[in-house]
This record gives sequence, C-alpha cells and structure tokens, in this order.
Amino acid sequence: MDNETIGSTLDQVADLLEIEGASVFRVRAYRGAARTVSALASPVSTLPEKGPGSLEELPGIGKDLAGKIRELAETGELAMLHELKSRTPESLIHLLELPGLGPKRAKAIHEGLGIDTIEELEKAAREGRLRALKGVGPKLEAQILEGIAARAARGKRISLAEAEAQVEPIVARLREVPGVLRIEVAGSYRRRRDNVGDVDILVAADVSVAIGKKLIADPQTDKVLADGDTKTSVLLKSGLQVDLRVVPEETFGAAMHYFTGSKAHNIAIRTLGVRKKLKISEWGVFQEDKRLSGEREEDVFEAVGLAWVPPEIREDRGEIDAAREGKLPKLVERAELRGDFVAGKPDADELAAITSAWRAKGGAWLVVIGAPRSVIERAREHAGVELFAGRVVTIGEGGSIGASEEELAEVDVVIGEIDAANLAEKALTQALVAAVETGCLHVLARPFGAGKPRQFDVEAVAKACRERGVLLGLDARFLQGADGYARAVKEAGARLALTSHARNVEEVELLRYGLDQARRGWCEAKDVANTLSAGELRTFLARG
DNA sequence: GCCGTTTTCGGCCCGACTGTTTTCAGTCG
Ligand SMILES: Nc1nc2c(ncn2[C@H]2C[C@H](O)[C@@H](COP(=O)(O)OP(=O)(O)OP(=O)(O)O)O2)c(=O)[nH]1
Ligand SMILES: [Mg+2]
Ligand SMILES: [Mg+2]
Repeated sequence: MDNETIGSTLDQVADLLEIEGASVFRVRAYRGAARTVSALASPVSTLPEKGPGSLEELPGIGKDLAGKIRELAETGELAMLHELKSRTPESLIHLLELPGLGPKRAKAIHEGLGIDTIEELEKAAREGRLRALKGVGPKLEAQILEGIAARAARGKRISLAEAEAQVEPIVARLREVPGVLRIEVAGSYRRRRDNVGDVDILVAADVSVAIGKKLIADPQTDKVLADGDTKTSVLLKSGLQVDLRVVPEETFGAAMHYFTGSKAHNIAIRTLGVRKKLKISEWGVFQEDKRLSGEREEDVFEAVGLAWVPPEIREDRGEIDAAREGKLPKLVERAELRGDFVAGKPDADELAAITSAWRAKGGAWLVVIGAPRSVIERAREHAGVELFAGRVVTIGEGGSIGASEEELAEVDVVIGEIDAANLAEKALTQALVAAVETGCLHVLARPFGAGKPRQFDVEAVAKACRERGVLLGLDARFLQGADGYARAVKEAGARLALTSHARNVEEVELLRYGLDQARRGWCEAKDVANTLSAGELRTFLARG
C-alpha cells in the first residue's frame, strides 16, 4: 500500500475512533501519524527496521503506530480497522463531511435514531426527527439538510495557482476599504502548499470597519457560513471557502503566526510556550494574563527562543529544532534563479519571445527541450541568454536509454524519463539507478504513472544522481508531493532542476510554483541547479 | 497513542462562532 493510502486509512481509523468517543489525544496521534506517513518521499518498506531513520524514530510514531503502518504497507489491511468497522458503520464517516456535523452528533444520530447513511439522515431531517436529539433543534436540522443539498457544489482542494487567481481580486477590493490597515493571505496559501483547502485572509482594522460585511457583500460571495466580530467565513460562487479574521494592528504579528499555521506547527510552538509558563494565541504572548508582545510575527518565535521561521517550512517537520539551533536553511529565492527548461515545440518567434522575457527577469540561460538544432542556432543570435539544446530520452524497464550515442551527442542536455506505469517499487528504483549509472543522463525526470507521482526509493536514486552528477527534475506543472521529494533530494546531497516546460511567455511564470515546492523542501540555492550561472552549468554538464 | 533540561505517569494549544442552552457543548479555525 502506498504512503498516501496508508495516510488516508489512518485518517479513517481516527474518524471512527472519534465517533466512538475515544480520547481526543489518541485520535490526534492517529491523525499525526497519517500526516507524517503521507508526507514520506519513499515507501515505508525502504525505511530501516530499527535505529536511525526507522518508522519509530519519526516524531509521533511509537511502537504501536509503527506496527500498524507496517501492517498496512505489507498487507494492505489493518485488523484494528476491521474491528472498528464491525462496531461502528464505516458510512458514518461521510456524515462528518457535512458542515456542523462532527463526531459527537454523528454518534448521537447513529445511536439515537439508528441512522448510518446520508440518505437516511436526509429522510429523518425532512421528517423533523433529528430535533428529538439533545442539542439539536430546527436550525441545525435545516443546516444539515442544506449541507446535504450543497454537498456536490462544495469545492475540493484546488491548486495554489487557481486559488491565487480567485482570491487576488477579492483581496484587492478589501484592501481599498477605508480603515483596512493591513491585509495578508495566510494559511496554506502563505505556506505555499501546492493545493489549498480554503483561503485564509487576515486583516488589521478596527471592528467598526465591519470588514466581514464587506466580504459578505463581495460579488463573488455566495453563502455565509459564519459571521462574528472577529471572524467571518463565506463560500464563494466557485465553491471555494474564504475565512476572514480581523484583529487590531497591535496583534497582527501573533495573528499572522496563528493564521499561517500549520496547525501542527502552532501546537508545537504553543507547547513550547506552556513549558515556559507562557500562553500563546492569536492575541499575543501572555504571562499570567499580562500581554508581553505580539505586534510582530517574530515576537512569537522570540518568546520561545526561536529564530523567525519561513512560512513554507512551518509544518512541524524539524523547523523548530533548526530554529532553536540557528540551523534554519537559507531558502532559495526567486532572484537567485538564472535558468529554466522550456519546451521546444514553439516556433522561432515564440522562442524569441520566451528568451527575451527570461532575460528581462534576470535570467542567464535556458535549456530548450526538443527543438531542432537549426531553430536554436538561429535563436542564439539574438537571445541575450545562453541557450542549451535539450532532449528527452525514454528509460527502458531495465534502465536502458532509448537513444543512440550519436543522437545524444547532438544535444547539450539529456533528460531521462521513465514510463513507470508497469513497474513495481523495487524494479522502478533499480531501473532509475541503472539509468543514472549509464552516465548518459544529465537530468532524471520525476516518474509519474496514471497522472500521479510513482513511489520509489528516492534516497537511493538521489544518491546515485549525486555520484554521477545527474540533476533530479522537478516539473512545475505537476507538483503533487514535490515538497517531500525536494527535501529527500536535498538530504541525499543531490541537486534539483526546476523545469517550467514553458511553451509561451505566460508559462515561464510557472517556474515560481516549482520554486515554492523547493522552498517547502528546505532547499537552498546550492540545492537547485537553476541558480547556476551559464558557465557553471556548462562545467556541470561536462561533468567537471 | 506518544512522550520526557518537570515527568516512565499524567499530561497533551487555544480561541471564535453557533445553537440551544438557562450555563455550555459541539464544531471549526
Ligand atoms: N492553534 C491552532 N491553530 C489552528 C488550528 N486549526 C487551524 N489553525 C490555524 C493554522 C492554520 O494554518 C490556519 C488556517 O486553518 P485551515 O483549516 O484553513 O488550514 P490550512 O490553511 O493550513 O490548510 P488548508 O489548505 O486550508 O486545508 O488556522 C488549531 O486546531 N489550533
Ligand atoms: Mg486554509
Ligand atoms: Mg481556513
């Protein structure tokens, strides 16, 4: 079973335990493990059984959870989950998707009314039977019916680019409201996750500004989910949820920290505070109810003895220890990028437009993939950036390279791509290592199958790449799991190549989404080949 | 279920909004 499926299975366990009324801390442990396993770059089977790097060494995973994760990885089954399902119907998990319906009410609905499914719930709500339950009245009943009706319209997670497109005009309108002192998008958007579940906006303003009402009146707003003094949530017409938080300017820093998250990072920071007898919340840092600070985001970190942590790595995956020890990475920045890999299909005019746009951005070189040499030669004359000829070659199942030596000699950069659909994890790893060891490749593309990243032993492959001077490609068009991939590559001492595959001027912009994921993967300039100068790249290509 | 410059037992982040409630539980961020 792959890591993502193990993660969602552990989340199912957490849901069922929660419905059963298990300890919230036990539930949290399962959710934490789910999150940790989903983020692993390589399959569980590649981790050592014991000692450094083993499952049990991962924070929040002890003997018990490690055993369950191994059981899932090896057999695809979990005995405990079967037992849970025999006690509590699995279908109850779907009730939790309805807004306002959590584990307590799901349990009450199941036990009090014998309801197991959304269909039964809808029938009961229509007949007014839900209000027989303690704590449920006509309003909740109506809300549940509405939730069932609106189920399909409520959006799923969307890409960061899509979220940017939707939210930028809204933020622009809110920014113009008189009395808005500061406005920033926080949450997973600020942490630059490749997909976001909602958009979280923080505003510094007086309550009298009633900024929440302005969001409610926005042309894109469809439905109001909640509306209080400091917090408003709406659903846009697109189905995207927007959460708005309003605070006075003097608590903007602490509020930014809270609203940026992640949840796991917040809990870790607040726990450090508790040990120092401090209380940390969106309202500031407090000692015995006396407010110490909170105007700046740094205040929160300083209060617990940490350096300011870049939002991209606030995931409780080691950044807190690093911030304490002064070992935070100096994350690679946009201004440091000098090269990109673009698609070769464009005609000479399009290529000229791309090269001049890239030069205008401060770029120094481009690898043009798949263009005829003649096109590149001609483009070179007016390019103003150095052009390299690139070619994609197919890697066979045994790691063979699908091109002749003469063909390879015609280009400057050889990019190996494997058709991974039919290979198991181990065979895939072996094929990739073998391909790298032919010495023919300059870049190894990230393997995908059926539109999803394929699992393999990233550490083993990245180490082979490091030895052979091969870059690991990170395609900015396909970023699922790219942050974990980047981190594993960096930790193996290898180097990434971010590739936009731009076919036109607009798509050159895509590279920054790749950069975001490299940053989430703790990458510094030295970990990303796009920061090399043209001369340095040339030397690298010559395996110098 | 995990974990330990307090601890191997007994804690585990903190607050806003809603509905149903005569004082707070549930859900969500
Ligand atoms: N302290 C604390 N903060 C939380 C909790 N839940 C959420 N937050 C904070 C951190 C989150 O990043 C921020 C926004 O919440 P969201 O539910 O929108 O999560 P986030 O944006 O991280 O991910 P998303 O893509 O929306 O699923 O609020 C919590 O239980 N405790
Ligand atoms: Mg969010
Ligand atoms: Mg949110």
